[in-house]
Amino acid sequence: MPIPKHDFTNEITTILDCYSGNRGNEILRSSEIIQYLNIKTKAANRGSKSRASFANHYAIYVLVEDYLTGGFDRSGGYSDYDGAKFSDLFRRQRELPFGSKLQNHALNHRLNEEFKKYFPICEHLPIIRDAESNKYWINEKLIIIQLGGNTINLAAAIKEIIEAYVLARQSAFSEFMAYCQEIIYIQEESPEKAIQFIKGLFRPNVDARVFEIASFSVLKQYYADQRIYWGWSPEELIEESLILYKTGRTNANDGGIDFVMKPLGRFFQVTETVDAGKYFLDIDKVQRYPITFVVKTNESSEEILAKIAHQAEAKYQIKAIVRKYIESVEEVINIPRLVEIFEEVLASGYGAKVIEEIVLQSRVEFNVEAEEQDVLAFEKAETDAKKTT
DNA sequence: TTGTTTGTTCTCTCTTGCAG
DNA sequence: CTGCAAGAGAGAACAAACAA
Repeated sequence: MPIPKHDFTNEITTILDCYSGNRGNEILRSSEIIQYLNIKTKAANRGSKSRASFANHYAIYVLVEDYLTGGFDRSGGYSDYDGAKFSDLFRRQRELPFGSKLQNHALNHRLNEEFKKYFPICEHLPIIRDAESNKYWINEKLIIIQLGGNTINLAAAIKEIIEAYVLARQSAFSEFMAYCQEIIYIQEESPEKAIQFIKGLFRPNVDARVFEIASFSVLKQYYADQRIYWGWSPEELIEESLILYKTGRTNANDGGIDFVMKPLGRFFQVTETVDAGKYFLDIDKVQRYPITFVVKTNESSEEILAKIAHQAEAKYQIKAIVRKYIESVEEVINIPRLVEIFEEVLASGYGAKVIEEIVLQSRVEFNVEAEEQDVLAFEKAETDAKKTT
């Protein structure tokens, strides 16, 4: 079977080299479990939106870790070991980065099934399980290989490969987060740099979720500065500022409404392309309730509206329907408008709040574990305490 | 597009521990 | 001993992203 090469393959062979005296490539060719990991690490350097398939990695990881903790790679005797307890493995999986919501499936079923699919002729399966006692073992036959007369135990290397994979998956995200943190401080001294940073997020080719987070953060501050007066009678008016709410994670909310504004009840939809079909689909969903579109484009709102009208005409012919649709578009906010709004927000001195909001929303969006947030909060409290003393 | 893979939630059964 | 709650372990179903 030809071995697929991708960005992460080199990392794998480099790690194997360290454990085998530069025989990483040979190991990759001869070990099914390493080949399996190679197949499953394709997403290493893909965007945060791609699927990392941590479940199966972690199933291997927790068993290998248990194996190493028991010292079986050095002392042997694994065949006498009475196995790892499911609950311990399960708990450990969930402690690992991105693992907080993992289920039992990889350990019980899916890893072995998938392995079988990739290596139908291999006589071993990675996970051995005793359904009677509910104990689990890693299949030692797969992690000990013979190479030119030498016996090599891959357990430690496998652990390191999975750790490297996790690190690769985390880095793209943490860089963005770290940059956000940094920019909070930068903007106090140099608002110009902060403006550049935010403007950098308002590009047509920026990640859709980053764009959504950035536009939400800017719009939220923008509207927060606007007040309206309303009430049940002209004498009793309540003064309230406009509050923008995010209705969910981008991922979990595909095709839904992205932001809602209180108390005006405006709906905001963030879209990537000027695709009338998508607009009409969304408009259909809410019975032509007016929607404000935030579009990731530099085209002017007139151009966008003209396009929508044109496409609607092609689709419906009847002028009255087309007009109804166009009337349902409350406002179109494009990139230049977002930049303008941002500059107004900056002028009112709320730039830092925008960036803080971006950091906060990113955390939620990209699933940073609660523990990590606790650590950050703890560190912040610590540094704050130092400042005051 | 379509079917497949992977991540998540829901729900069911069986076991265990505990209070009364 | 009974009844209840919580935990373990499993499968079904669904949703989002990927591959072809």
